[in-house]
Amino acid sequence: MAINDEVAARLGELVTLTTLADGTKQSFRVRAYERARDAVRTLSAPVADLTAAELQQIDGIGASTAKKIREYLETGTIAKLDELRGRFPPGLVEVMRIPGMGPKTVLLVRDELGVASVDDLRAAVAAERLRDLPGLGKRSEEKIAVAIERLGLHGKDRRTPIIEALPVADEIVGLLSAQPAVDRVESAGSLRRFRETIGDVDVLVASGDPESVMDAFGSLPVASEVLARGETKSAILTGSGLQVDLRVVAPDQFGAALLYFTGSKAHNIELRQRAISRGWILNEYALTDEDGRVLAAATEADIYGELGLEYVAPPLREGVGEVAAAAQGTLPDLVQMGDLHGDLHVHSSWSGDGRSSLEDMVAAAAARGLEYVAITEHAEDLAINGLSRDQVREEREVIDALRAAHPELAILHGAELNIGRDGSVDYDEDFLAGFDWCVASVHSLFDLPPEQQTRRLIAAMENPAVDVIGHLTGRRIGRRPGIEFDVDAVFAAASKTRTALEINCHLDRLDVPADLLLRARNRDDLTFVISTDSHHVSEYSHAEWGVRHAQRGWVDRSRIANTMSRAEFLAWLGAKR
DNA sequence: GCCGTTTTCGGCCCGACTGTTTTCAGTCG
Repeated sequence: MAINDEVAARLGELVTLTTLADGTKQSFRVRAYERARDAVRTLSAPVADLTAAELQQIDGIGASTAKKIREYLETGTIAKLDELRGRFPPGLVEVMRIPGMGPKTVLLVRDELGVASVDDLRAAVAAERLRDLPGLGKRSEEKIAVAIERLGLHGKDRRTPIIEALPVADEIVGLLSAQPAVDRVESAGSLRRFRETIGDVDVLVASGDPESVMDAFGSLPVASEVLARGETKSAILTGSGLQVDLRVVAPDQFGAALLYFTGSKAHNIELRQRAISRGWILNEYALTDEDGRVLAAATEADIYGELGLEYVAPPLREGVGEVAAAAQGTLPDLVQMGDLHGDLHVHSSWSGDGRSSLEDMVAAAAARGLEYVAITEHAEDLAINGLSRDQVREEREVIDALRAAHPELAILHGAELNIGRDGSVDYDEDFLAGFDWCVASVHSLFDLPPEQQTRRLIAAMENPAVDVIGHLTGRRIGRRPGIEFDVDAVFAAASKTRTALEINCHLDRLDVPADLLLRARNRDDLTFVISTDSHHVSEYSHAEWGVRHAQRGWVDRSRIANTMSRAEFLAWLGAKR
């Protein structure tokens, strides 16, 4: 939501500037602002609706930050922020983006060399003036020089879309698992939490021979450069500029290490605080008691159990209330792959961009054990890919024949309609009535003002033929932002019109986005469907991504329509239509 | 700056790697 993102951005500025003011990221004030920023970012209500007292009720926001938020909402500015901006101008803040340039070093080069921008620093490096500063040397100067030239290409704040990072991680995991010294290997970090973008790839290995694992890691074909190499920890850069961190632990410590390396940082801190409150210590090696005895280490489940918590699935580990929920036994009932009994958004080569035949798509659905599938070709308004009315009638006859050949599968003849500027869709009312299931999606006009997008989406949902809105925002992760609209109004309309919201499984969509799913986490009045939007038989397996994304959004199984059995689903659809 | 089934004051997660040190500071996750 726009206003929450805006406030979170101001709090994020306070994080950066306070890091400089305090000289460390570890300062309690910095961490407090970080918590407040994350709390606002994941808030389910618009922050503008809350009084200072209500803001203080939010975990991580105290009197001081609540006051600053109200100050910003009422005056458009925060005095404290303005003061810090005056002390640390944007050019200097930019210097902190360079890997290796932390607050201490930034202030050192400012005070000693008058550096106030990245350009200044580049010049100072060229003049070899850094090497004589206390704590720095020739080697540091060279590393900073390299880092400056890489800035923008892969600075420490660059994030990689999951669709790019996942194959790299899979390749590395595959190659390492073939190493004889490797007992076990798994990717961790934000990739395991299934974040939409990844900072770097984290890989964890269990081995009794760390040195040979490090050797193998450094000489992987994807490694274009070794950034760091220690006894248990190394980092490489791939040719595409993605950083991969490797950690090696003993096999009996794998659970503790996986927990630590998966994060998030906020989740880890909460777990470690919980350990401390019992007089224990949790680190990446084990959970130990006051006498140093190991209470749990081998598996994550053991550690959660010892801490009195339900197991928390990785996609939930963001420090947004999951630890408290795990303590109270109120974690969401998460959907699993085995729960999905149908796929309600599937194309075949009848659509211009479909790549498998209708017959193959149907056979593949049956082979996967699906109980129902909706064939939803593009509709006529999508000029290149859409079907004319004659083609729709023609395909319907083919589908009728396929039904006879696949009695185990309920085949719905559907369509993916295009939502026009005013919310209208393809075809007329009578023709639409011939479909069993209609997805309606935005495929155009992504830049309309939010009020128009809101009206457009609501108008489409009010159309009785529309069963579900496809890929709600239309975003392509890392490539195209989604459309902007009034989320609460759209959710309310979805509830009122009983229109489902699709969770699109494609890795560059994952749409509805997780932050919007989180905003809806207490809305039992909304129905979702997890759909692959397959254009090829191989894409049914993308359901796994949608499941993990739904988990990340705290969407419980009961709110997902395609967890219903065939009979339940058809009854539900009949009652709805 | 936040927070309280030990606390409204006094704590706040924990450890690895690098480069510069000769026992540690800075950075990172």
